[in-house]
Amino acid sequence: MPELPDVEIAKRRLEKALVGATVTGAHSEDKRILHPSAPSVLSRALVGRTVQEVSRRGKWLRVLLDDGGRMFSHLGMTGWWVERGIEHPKERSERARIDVSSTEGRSRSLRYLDSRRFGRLIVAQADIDEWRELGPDPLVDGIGVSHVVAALAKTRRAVKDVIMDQSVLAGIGNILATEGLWHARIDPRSRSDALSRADVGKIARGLGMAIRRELAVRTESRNEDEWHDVFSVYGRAGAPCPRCGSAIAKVIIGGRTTTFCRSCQVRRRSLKRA
DNA sequence: CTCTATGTTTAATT
DNA sequence: GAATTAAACATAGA
Repeated sequence: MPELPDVEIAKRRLEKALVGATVTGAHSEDKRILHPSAPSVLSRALVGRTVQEVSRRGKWLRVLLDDGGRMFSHLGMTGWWVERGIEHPKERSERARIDVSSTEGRSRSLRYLDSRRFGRLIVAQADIDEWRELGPDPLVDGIGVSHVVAALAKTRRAVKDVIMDQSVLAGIGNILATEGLWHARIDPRSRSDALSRADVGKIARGLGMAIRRELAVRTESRNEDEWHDVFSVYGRAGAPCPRCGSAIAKVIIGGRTTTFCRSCQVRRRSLKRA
């Protein structure tokens, strides 16, 4: 479930359930997800504390507690937070739970589900490196064209590879990068240092479009079963390009499957002249 | 059985 | 050093 729009939905859900509430129970036995903390650390850090704030940067979530402690959550590939009844039985993919009581005394139970267990739950007293080292978040900070131009100019890697670098832009994953570049009409294999400022402007708008579209799908339908993603090119190799009808091509960039349209996405290859 | 997967890290190689 | 590539992680679904 994890890319910026999914994590944003998770953030809103946690915010609604947790802010102002007091933690009555916290539990996880999954050493892999909690690493490097020991399982006991979760309840010791959370129980009795009141939640002050939930925030998101890129694909990371941060829950701030009233004593300055904090819990970071990364959803990995298949992580997801859901709210369940306090008595709801543990299901197979449940890796952690946090129970809270609101000021009106209402009990809520949040469950962290993660079948593949690539996600993380980290308890710390200060911001962790993974959080501090994130680049600007497209929703929180906006996409600064100058910043992206500078980042792209530093390397000759494929542009898609660079915009997925979390220290350049936080939250862009394989889907958003693929879709955003299609909107921008830029070939994902383009050499990053060959792009003009105008190209970067298009990419910024393309990514914004992809993010808004995904967010809308998740906001407008109440339950998750109704989410049906409509991608233009992601996962659609061989299908006709929705814009020009040519067959969607598939290549591997940075180890990730990448789809694009050879006829309407232009490839920048040589260094532009000043 | 095989192949693929929304992410990240680490080791090996060029 | 920079850059690229492959593998690894663990599980589900087609």
